[in-house]
Amino acid sequence: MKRKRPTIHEVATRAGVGLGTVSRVLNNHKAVRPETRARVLRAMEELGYTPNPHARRIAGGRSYTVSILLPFVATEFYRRLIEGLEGVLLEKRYDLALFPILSQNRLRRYLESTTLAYLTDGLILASYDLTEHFDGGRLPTDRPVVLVDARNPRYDSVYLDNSLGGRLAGECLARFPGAIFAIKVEEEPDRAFRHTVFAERMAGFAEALATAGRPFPPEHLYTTRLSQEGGRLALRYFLERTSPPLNVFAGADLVALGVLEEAGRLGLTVGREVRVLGFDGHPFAEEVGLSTIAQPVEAMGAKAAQLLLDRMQGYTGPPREVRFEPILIERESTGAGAGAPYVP
Amino acid sequence: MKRKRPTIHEVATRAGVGLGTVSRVLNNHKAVRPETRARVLRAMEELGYTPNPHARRIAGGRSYTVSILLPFVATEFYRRLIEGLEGVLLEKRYDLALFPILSQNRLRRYLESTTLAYLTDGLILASYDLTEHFDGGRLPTDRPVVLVDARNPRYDSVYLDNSLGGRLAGECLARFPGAIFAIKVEEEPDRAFRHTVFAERMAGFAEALATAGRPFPPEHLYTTRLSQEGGRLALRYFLERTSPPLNVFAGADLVALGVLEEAGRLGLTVGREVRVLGFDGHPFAEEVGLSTIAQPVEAMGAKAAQLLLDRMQGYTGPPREVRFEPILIERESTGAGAGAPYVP
DNA sequence: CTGAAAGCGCTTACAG
DNA sequence: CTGAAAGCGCTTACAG
Repeated sequence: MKRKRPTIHEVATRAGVGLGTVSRVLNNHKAVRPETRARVLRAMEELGYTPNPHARRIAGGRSYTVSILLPFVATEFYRRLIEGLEGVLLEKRYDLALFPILSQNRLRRYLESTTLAYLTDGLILASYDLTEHFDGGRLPTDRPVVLVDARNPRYDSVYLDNSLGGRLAGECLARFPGAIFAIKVEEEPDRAFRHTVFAERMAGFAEALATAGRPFPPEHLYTTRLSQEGGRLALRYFLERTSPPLNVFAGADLVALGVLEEAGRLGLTVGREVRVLGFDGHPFAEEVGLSTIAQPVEAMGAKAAQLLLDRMQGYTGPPREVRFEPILIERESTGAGAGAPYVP
Repeated sequence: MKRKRPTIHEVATRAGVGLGTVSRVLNNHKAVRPETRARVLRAMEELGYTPNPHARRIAGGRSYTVSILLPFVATEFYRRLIEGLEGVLLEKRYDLALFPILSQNRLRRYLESTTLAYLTDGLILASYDLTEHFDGGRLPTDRPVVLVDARNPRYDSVYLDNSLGGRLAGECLARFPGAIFAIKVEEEPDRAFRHTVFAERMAGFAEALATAGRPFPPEHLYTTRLSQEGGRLALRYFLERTSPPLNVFAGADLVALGVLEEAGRLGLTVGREVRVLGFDGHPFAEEVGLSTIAQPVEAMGAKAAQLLLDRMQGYTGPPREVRFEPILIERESTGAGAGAPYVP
């Protein structure tokens, strides 16, 4: 039934080489003659060999895994981020362990647990700068730490210039006739886990409108939790205050989707009567012709993984900050392109 | 800096016993004299010893971890479920590895990967019955599998009687004057990952209303994605069709929260003008006085873990089905209790 | 470039 | 109830 898995030993025998050599090809060591490597690889193939990660961990004295602490919210953003991280991590034979922060209790428990010490060669913090939860502003770990979608002067950080994104959004919508509205995504109620990206986007947006001399009164800002239905409510709210045409910066693609949905239900022509601009550049934005401020989430993830890998390999320079810039992508929802109106 | 961690060896020396004995107390083996155990425990304490899980895994020939595949949605339900699972798993020194199903591709990749084989002594599938994705209706693994919040005749299953829950909801609201409405939470668009709990709730609900002779026309049903804003939209929709008092079965506590929120904004008295009944019994429901059909999520998780543990310890009986029953909890939102109206 | 050996930190029969 | 030994499947210097 549960047939014993082949080990490095059998591979070595079959390939007619020593254990060490098999291990070397496993680890992409330079010092292996190409033909030897090929022979070993073939033996693995024939045997259906797959390395036992646990043995590797104990022999190597490392866990070969990186943990990521991320908010317990399931969005396309984190899907993409994880994709980007894993891309470079798996290549180096590192696993990625996900730790959604289910509650503050669990966070502490985890960070202070002995599990962490064994499970992790490095730590990635997504979106939250958790350092303020701990004495001295440092996480209770001696492993390298990298922040992504967040910033902290004490750690390597990879982040998007959300303020710039907001300005791009403002400059884009300022070109159009009609009133300008925006939807701000609410922060989490738990003050301990605050992140500021949405506020930064709005600040940049307001700044660009001010520069362009376009009015943006407080009642043109609608606040909602991150949901598609929030976008629907927002558009209704805006339409109580103005008549088409109007322009909406949705603050997040998911919310923008709701604006599109509601516009469709109300029979408004998207791109003309209602112009909608999202933020994120998620794949689904393209599918529905949504204009958006795109952020290179996968690239940010890859970069964060790279910085962490550096540290794990011994790099000890001062904290590095990598800033990514978003770009404006104009599609049908702001009147660009073939102009085919959005049909939900 | 990174001081070497103490091992079982040092513990043995300090306690003046053999390696095997230390291992035995670690594993709660019966065959250890209480005083010996105490001595070993004290040595561990003094040394700050914590076992190295990787060594354990390779020596024991098992991973001592259980994987859970769960939908990539972050809800209180899964938080509670995980809590319940971990409660019993950690006690047996098993870890729980989370695998949110980010995409169908990743699911396949994961299930067919060699990682799974090493990482997992058992598999828990939450909410999705993924068996139909695979040939022969069986997952490509020889490890024990348990479903929770889902059912499949081929595997142990732990589930809630959602239909009964719907009936309880119907019977509750049928007692009140005023029209009766319901909110159905939408299934995921991806047909491959369908689960039917919301449909079952609604079917039970409709059945109970029919039995009670209360009308429930199609236009009294509002469908939305799972979000608080969805509840807000639903209440607006209902109020376009009737005048208070009205009664709303929200299908999920989160959605019910939105109904309460919107009622508050509109100045309606919750519990009198608008009666609201949720489903789930999440902790936050109590905080806001929300009546609800409570499901024992933690207990379901614990039970699933227990079933899996049985299997991992060699139990080979036929698939078992464990059915849990929800209960009605009446609070202010349906007029029970002190009657203090809900204030958001 | 490659092999043989030592060692990683545990668990598990096997004797006593 | 307890100790000493073998072994889990790898990695990593160390020689050649």
